[in-house]
Amino acid sequence: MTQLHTDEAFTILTGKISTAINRTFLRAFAVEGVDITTEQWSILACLWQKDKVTQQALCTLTLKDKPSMTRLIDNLEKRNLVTRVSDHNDRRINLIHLTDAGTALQAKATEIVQKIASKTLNNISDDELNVCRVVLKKIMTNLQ
Amino acid sequence: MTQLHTDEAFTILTGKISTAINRTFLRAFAVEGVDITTEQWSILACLWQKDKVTQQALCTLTLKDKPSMTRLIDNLEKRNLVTRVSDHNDRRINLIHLTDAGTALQAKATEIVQKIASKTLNNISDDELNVCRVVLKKIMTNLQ
DNA sequence: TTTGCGCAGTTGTTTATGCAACTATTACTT
DNA sequence: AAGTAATAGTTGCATAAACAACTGCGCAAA
Repeated sequence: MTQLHTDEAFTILTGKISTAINRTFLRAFAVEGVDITTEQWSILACLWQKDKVTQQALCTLTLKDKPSMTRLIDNLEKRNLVTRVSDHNDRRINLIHLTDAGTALQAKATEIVQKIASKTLNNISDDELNVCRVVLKKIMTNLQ
Repeated sequence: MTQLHTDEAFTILTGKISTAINRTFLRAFAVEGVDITTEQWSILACLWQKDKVTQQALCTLTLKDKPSMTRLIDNLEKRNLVTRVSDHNDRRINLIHLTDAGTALQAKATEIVQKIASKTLNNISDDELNVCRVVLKKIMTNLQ
């Protein structure tokens, strides 16, 4: 079994990268006048693909727990980007609907994300990236 | 420039992996009766390598900002794992000292971390891991 | 020497995660 | 039908990150 070197322990395992990515996202959104966080964007990105889904569905898609989702939806509602709509057939369920403002955000946010992605992946070949993607997927599987 | 696929946007860029790793660490530490978080461990790991350093030095090593460090040290002090010692030559400076309890934690925590690392990196070859490490370092550089 | 700049660290506010415990509603089971 | 289990979502508490604004101390230039 491969032993971790120190640099791996501090780059892969402690989440420096995701913190750095989060910071980059936050700043880029702020600079462009888009007042959302990385996490809020990840929820909106799900809804832009498929709207009017349950909070539980969003939990599964984003691997977050229910309390986290409750609060993320709270914050998205505060910003008037989504609304909770109670399901008529099953009153336990909230369906999360994009508002017009939430829908309108897609183009600009996607553009910003693509710009960050380009900067982030600069100087990395497709082959390298593919290997990295495979490794990260294996890690996700190993962690579940 | 490589365009991001959706799975990349949600695995690499949103930090699912680091969240999952964090969760795994927390649970493993809790199961073994070690009452620290992943972030607290990352500070202790620095101190196990070199003790009695400034908060600013720890910020640089862990890429955290000063307020984050203040609170992390607060929490480590609460658990009696480190103490703040004011420098005699420059009273602006706190030197962070490991307590006996903080020092004693190294063996067990390191063992747990190695166990998680082994599980996490299962089925991943050295070659794959090396490519991944290079990519992640490039990403860190691109983000700075 | 005093003014002002810079550095080390702290505090406040908002957002987010983890876990446990809770309510409300629906489905199962006997 | 009654009671129990499962599901959807919420709330409470501790930890952590980002940024701005702040205190306190050291140092250097006028």
